[in-house]
Amino acid sequence: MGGPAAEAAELRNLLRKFNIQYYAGDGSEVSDQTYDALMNRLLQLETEHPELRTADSPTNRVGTVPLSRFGTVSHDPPMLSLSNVFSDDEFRAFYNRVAAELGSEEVEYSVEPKLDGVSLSLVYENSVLIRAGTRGDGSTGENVTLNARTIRTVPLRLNSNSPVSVEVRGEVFFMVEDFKRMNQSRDKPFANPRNAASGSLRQLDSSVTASRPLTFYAYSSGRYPEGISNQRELLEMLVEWGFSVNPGNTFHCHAGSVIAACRDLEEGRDSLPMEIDGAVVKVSSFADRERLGWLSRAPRWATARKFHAREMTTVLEGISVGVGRTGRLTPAAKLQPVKVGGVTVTNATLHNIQEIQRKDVRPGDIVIVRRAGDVIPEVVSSIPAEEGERGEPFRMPEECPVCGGPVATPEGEVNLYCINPSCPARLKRSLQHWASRNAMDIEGLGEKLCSQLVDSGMVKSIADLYTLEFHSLVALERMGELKAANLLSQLRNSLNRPLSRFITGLGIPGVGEVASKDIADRFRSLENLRNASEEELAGIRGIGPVTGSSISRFFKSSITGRLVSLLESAGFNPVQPVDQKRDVLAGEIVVFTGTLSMPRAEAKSLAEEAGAKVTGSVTGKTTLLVEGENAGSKHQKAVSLGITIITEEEFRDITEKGAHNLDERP
DNA sequence: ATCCCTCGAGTTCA
DNA sequence: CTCGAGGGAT
Repeated sequence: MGGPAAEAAELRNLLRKFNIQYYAGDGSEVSDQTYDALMNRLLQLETEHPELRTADSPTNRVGTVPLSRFGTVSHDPPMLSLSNVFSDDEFRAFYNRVAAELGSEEVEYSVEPKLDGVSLSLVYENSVLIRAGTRGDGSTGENVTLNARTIRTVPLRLNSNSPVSVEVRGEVFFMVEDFKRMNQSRDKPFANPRNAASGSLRQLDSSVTASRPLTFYAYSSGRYPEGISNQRELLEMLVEWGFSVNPGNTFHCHAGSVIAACRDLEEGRDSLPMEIDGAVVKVSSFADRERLGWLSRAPRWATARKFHAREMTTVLEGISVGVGRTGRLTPAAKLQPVKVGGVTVTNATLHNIQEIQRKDVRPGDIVIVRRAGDVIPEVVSSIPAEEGERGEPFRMPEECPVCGGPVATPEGEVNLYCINPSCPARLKRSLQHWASRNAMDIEGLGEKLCSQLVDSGMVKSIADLYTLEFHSLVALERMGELKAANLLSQLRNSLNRPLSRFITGLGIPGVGEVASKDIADRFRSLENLRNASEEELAGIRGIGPVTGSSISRFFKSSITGRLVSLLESAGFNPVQPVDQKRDVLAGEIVVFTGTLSMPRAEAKSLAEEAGAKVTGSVTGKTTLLVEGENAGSKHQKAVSLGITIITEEEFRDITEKGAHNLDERP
């Protein structure tokens, strides 16, 4: 029954198999991405369970065997790999070992972002580039001189008064922006920048390499140049010669400072212009390096502080199906817990059955899970396995997994819906939606309580919320008198919400916050809305025939129509007050980005009260970008479109004081 | 008929 | 945040 040992064994088998396939020729079934994810997981297992490490594990391999179609180059001294540390504790162990060996804590370290690209060795004789080679297995690599010469950041001649003979080492990679731009113009986009860099460097036709916007950053030399005694000086020398070096390199003298620098790099990795997968920590002084020496494959004076991998493999234990407010059945992957990007992932959405088929994932498969710059985990694909050894393809249930009722696919759609209007799952989500901040904004009525109310049978429709009684409420688990009284008063308050919020809360298909506001502004009262014809509805800006008929159906339908009557009996008579705009931001189309000090919803209503329209993404129509902390890609886009950008503070001033005029800004 | 923008709906974890 | 579809502009 599985266990880490069995998983490790299976991973090793797969890795070996793919390694062979890869080098056997072009028919490789499996992407580098898959290979990496498998390798990451094996590394993780071996780190967590050191007893599982074996001498023949693929994790021990230094590099890759050079392809014979290129000439070879030999590296002297060899391009060896680095030891890895996966935690601050492991780093401290490394640090203490160095300090003990050197008999001093006063050691300077360089901390360099570890670029996720391909290492390259450049040999210069009399200042002229004569040979370039990939790392290969460390001592022998592929001769890619012609290709390397096409990279703009590889100097063909060193900038030096006296002729220099030196071997410079560094990394070839893509800037993320360059990579994206290049991918856009390709039929078959590359999976990730590193695959692309590796592939681009190893083209037989160097004009192909020339067309790829590669970058080279130098970070070391084969032998140390004369008169240079530490990493700091070496980097300066490299720059003088005409190389680019990583602008993120820093120097530190204490363990804490190194650790903090690594942490800063990891936290900031999403906003860097290139992909990094760790930080390389090196003792700066060459004399100290010599004293520390080498282990079999790696120097003792440097280590790679690896960041959390963003792609991992794990086992898809099963696929569960949930039911949303609209009744839609959504499959979710149940995963064997795995750490990805620093958090433990156990669930990931699979969206719909098409998605499952497209990715061909089946229960029992080993799958790749990704957590990219965004937060939400995603199943990328399954690892190809022998057909006979796999489980059956997943099938959507033929009845609602919650209420057992019938399911159906509406015409022209692919998704399945539970069509039982009183399905408990649907009811729970409907209540939550009703109580949500954009709708009736009922504090204290969250997921948990909605569930309790439905399960206890106290609430069978939204209208039942308004007949709840104090004595029955306090009978619920974790419901004291105070909470019950608060809830009841919140519910009473909600009777006076404007019509727009009331409509939002109803959850009419296709009608959300924006449409609700437009409808409410047009009809002003529930009474008028109910009597509105489909044509009148479709006449509203932003509402077309589809949404119009959906609204009309909602009020005519016996079930949903009755809900509205029941709500009226409960005391609702919602109307839409006339907005009293202050108009400071009239006509502005505002987008928020970054972390704001107030909830998004609050910022949004502030802007709207000031007469602005708020949207989610920066487009040509956007007129104003409001930035909080850590603004991301929207900033770039706004700059390129020449959109006015203000800070959250400025935004507060404008909306609060009301007197500010945007045009007067410098 | 066709593009582009906007809106709605569903999503994870600490 | 991302996807897909509705709606409006062309």
